[in-house]
Amino acid sequence: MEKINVKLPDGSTEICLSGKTVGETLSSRCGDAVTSAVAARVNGEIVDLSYPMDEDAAIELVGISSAEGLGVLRHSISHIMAQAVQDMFEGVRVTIGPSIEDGFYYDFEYSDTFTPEDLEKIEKRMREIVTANHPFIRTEMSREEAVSFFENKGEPYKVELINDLPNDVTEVSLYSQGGFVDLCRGPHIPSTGMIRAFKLLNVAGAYWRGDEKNKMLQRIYGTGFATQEELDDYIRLIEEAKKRDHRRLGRELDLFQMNDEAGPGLVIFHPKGALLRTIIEDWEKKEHLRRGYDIVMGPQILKVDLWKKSGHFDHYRENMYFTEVDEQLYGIKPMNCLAHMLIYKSKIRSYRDLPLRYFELGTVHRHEKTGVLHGLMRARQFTQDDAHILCTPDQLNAEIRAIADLVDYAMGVFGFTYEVELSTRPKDSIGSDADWDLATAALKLALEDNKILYDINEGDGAFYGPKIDFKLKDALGRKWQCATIQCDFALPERFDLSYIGADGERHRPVMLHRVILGAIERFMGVLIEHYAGAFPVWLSPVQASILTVTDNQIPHGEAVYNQLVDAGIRCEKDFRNEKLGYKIREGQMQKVPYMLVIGDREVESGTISPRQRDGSNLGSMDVLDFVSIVNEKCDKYE
RNA sequence: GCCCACGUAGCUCAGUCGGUAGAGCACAUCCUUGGUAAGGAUGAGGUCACCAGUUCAAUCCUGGUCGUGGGCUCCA
Repeated sequence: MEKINVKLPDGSTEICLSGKTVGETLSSRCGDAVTSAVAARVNGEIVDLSYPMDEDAAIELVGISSAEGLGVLRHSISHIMAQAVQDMFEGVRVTIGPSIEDGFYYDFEYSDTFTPEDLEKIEKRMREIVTANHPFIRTEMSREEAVSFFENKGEPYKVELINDLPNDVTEVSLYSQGGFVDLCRGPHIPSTGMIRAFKLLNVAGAYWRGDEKNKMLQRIYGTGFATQEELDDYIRLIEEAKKRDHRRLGRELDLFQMNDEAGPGLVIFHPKGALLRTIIEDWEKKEHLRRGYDIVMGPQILKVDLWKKSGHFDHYRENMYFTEVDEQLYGIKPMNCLAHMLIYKSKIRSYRDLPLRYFELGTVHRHEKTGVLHGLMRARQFTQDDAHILCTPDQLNAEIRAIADLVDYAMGVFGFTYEVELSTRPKDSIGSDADWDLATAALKLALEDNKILYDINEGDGAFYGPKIDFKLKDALGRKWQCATIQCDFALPERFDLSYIGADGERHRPVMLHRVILGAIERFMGVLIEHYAGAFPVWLSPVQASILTVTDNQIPHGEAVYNQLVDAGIRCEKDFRNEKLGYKIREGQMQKVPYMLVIGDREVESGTISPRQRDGSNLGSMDVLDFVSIVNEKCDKYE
């Protein structure tokens, strides 16, 4: 046996015998850390603990609780699920079963359907497999061998996967546990007994290879964790998310409705929802005017020829609605850019006029497929806080950076953190390669100048240009796409926009499309879930509710109400003939920030006694003092 | 659009193995005038999503339509 140099996780180097596995090599030296490891990194590459060491290497352990380790664990659980399913149901074909962000899934082809009761049975069988503590065994085969192996097993999906591998792949790996064999790159946990906590969550349809032209398979989702406590925490998180569901809170707090008679994907804002929206929109107008934007307003429908000119008719028609007026075909706008183009073109522009920043709270209609509609998050009519910035190529960088700053400011005001992605040219797109390269480089440079970390999302840009997407993270850590900046050389070209430069010649401006909150509806949905309906004072549609102890205080209550409304406080009266505790309970469930209690004592001293949403009391005070408290909070966006 | 599940009072949900339905909360009226998360009594409220079919009889069975939910594809 040869000797090899092994660099251990603690940084020390040891001389070991070759031919031993990673696990064996480390077990004498790292003890417990190996027991809780699911895999290892050898020279940076993730491998099984059973990987044989045959040359000098640096080894790191992949612990069960690390993000990577959890992925390995969940992937192994998905194999166990596939084994259980194939044991229990006749005629099931296995396809793929990866780990995903919060768990794993496995897609099956099966003539019957899996029911929730089936999931329980599958879980039970999986527990038996876990208890049996089968080792995961890796074997390798040539691709020809593997093809005939899976053909013999009657697994056509696996055969297709192997056949579609790149030509230079000559060997594939297979993993087996307890007699179940699956094509898989690995790595896997050493044996099934390592699994402590898992749960199957739901069944759903999914297209083979994610292509809607392919057969619909049945997908079973599940998740797994290193410990039962972590799994319990995750289940609690799901329950918390359910409680915060904006569709539920929208009804409970009387903010909005979706109505069958009105149609799917259409939001009807009730007074409180409309007020919340107005508060957000007023804030937006103020912030945009402060930053040199001009507020504009375009029409809801524009002649179809204009949509042909812009490219929307060719590239976005599927999502558009059309209507006929006086035998003329009109497109209902799915985006706000066209009118902004026409505003720019309404006169000759000088380089001295640029940049021009047109802002519109533009209501658009998009024909979304029925299956994707989801409350406020995905509607067919929504309003974007949209702007189009026309500038010289020289100004592009500063404009993009200013938008990124505005996004950062807005996210801070609403209490979100966020992540950034840069999306590049998609297949179905317009414009020259040179322009795409230029635009992509401009976005990249601005991000780097602002020292913003970002990921690249290949091929996910808009049809007219690359984009920066901002994904905000809410109180439960969920990500939502809201702000986006899109660079566009195509539309100025198509509309033949120009400005006169310092040289007296005509030049082509560059355009940026951008939204900050995105769609107001979606943003409101995110806000509702983020705050669990308990909005900060500045956003709360009802900031204070006035509660009388008995009917005797109604006249004073009316006076207080008038005083508050006069001072611009959004308040409600609860002068009903009910006990104070009853009214407080109601106000609490409506998540009103302040309840102003008025009893005989307050009438006598001409005061109010505010109770805060957290249950604490501020003691009795003058109405005007309360007004200053509220105003101060609003000024600080609290 | 596709797969699966679901649709009973304003809300949350029972129920009818085919004989036109019930609770709690909410609502109305009355009693009660009560100081920080539900005082009491009475009452009203449903063509059981819609349209066909089977049946003596359909909320229940069958088919279709619409809508909702979980996903897939797509997206702000």
